[in-house]
Amino acid sequence: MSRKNVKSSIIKDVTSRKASHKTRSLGLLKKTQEISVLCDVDACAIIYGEDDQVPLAWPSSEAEVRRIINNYKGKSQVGQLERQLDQQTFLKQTVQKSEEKLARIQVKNRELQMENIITDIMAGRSTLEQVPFCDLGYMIRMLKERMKLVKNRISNWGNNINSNPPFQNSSASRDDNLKINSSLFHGDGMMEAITSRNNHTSE
Amino acid sequence: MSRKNVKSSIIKDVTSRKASHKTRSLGLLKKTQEISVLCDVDACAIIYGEDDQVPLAWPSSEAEVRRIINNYKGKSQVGQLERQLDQQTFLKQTVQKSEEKLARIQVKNRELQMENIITDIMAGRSTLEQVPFCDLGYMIRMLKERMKLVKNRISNWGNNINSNPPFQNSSASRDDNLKINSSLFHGDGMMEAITSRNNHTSE
DNA sequence: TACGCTATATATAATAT
DNA sequence: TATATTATATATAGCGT
Repeated sequence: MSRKNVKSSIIKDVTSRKASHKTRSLGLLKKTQEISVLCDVDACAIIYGEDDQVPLAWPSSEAEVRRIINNYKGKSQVGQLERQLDQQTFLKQTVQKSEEKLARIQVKNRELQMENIITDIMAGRSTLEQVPFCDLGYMIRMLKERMKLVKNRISNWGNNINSNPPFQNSSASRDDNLKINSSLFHGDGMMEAITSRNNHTSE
Repeated sequence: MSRKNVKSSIIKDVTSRKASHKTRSLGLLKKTQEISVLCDVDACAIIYGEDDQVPLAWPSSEAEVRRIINNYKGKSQVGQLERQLDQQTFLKQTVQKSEEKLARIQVKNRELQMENIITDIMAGRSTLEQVPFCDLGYMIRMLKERMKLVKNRISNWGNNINSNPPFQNSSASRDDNLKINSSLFHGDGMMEAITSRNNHTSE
């Protein structure tokens, strides 16, 4: 159960190399996501496998990857600034805007889906087996974060006996622990994408 | 000298954020290099700063980044389509597809939001007063549909005495009534928006 | 602002199942 | 071969200089 150090050259053993590739790929994508979220910047990573037809990449939306890459190419080329607003450029901008919005909404959508799925699982309406494999990683991370929050709350309660207990029948306190993402979702500009329909739907 | 955990949203403090960005950028580039060397695969990462003209990237040679990126685009279906169609036609189609997809996802997003809100209200975590006025119409219709389904279930039960009663303590059956939309949501192609890493955005 | 230090969180190689 | 479980290496937040 030890762990050697040293990282200088190709791992010769094929099995180990593949295992390492898998683990590190996930780690790298996670790190990419993290820096992007924490520091609020564009970031992307592309990782090939020895045989994979399609490489792993983050962001998972290819449109988003293309947006970032194009930005990179644009910024790293000399004298690209004098583009004129001809038809093509206009269309490109439209594409980009659409894709940006799409990517943002996809992320929100994904979070909402996870929220619902987790709620269902907790209520026994669904089981983990029904969660698409590709979503498990993301979901597990969400759950781990929640566990942390719950644990923090419990330990804080131990240290600070005056405050409310971490769990009680009052829904307010408990739900702060379990539904943190939900409150985030419902709070801010979540409704932005939808409100265009209101005029027609009012009854 | 402690170190907080939690990595879920933007670091608000500007100084910390920049520090984190710097450290993590180096870390990410290092990880990128490592996986590339250890596992003998192509990999690249591009990280922007809030203001940087030229983003950080690995490999450091821009030509190499280009090579890897082009390879990525070449392997993707979108990249192949891009070559077949002339630029403008492609862009127009992309705009249209993006917007169609956007619209579809917005609808789904809305449904998911309503789902969450209704769940919260039923669980006493929220009240109707907190629902944005403009959403009430939509929500009322959703609820009416559920009522219909519940009523159907009740009358069917009357006609067909052998089947299960419409309400009982077994959570499975009861939840079928109350969470019909949920099961619809989670069932079919809900995840399509996310799996695009594998099959690309084309449908 | 940038750099160094240290405690802690995280990633991951080795191993077991 | 895949997945789970450690033990350890590595990354990095918070703080001081």
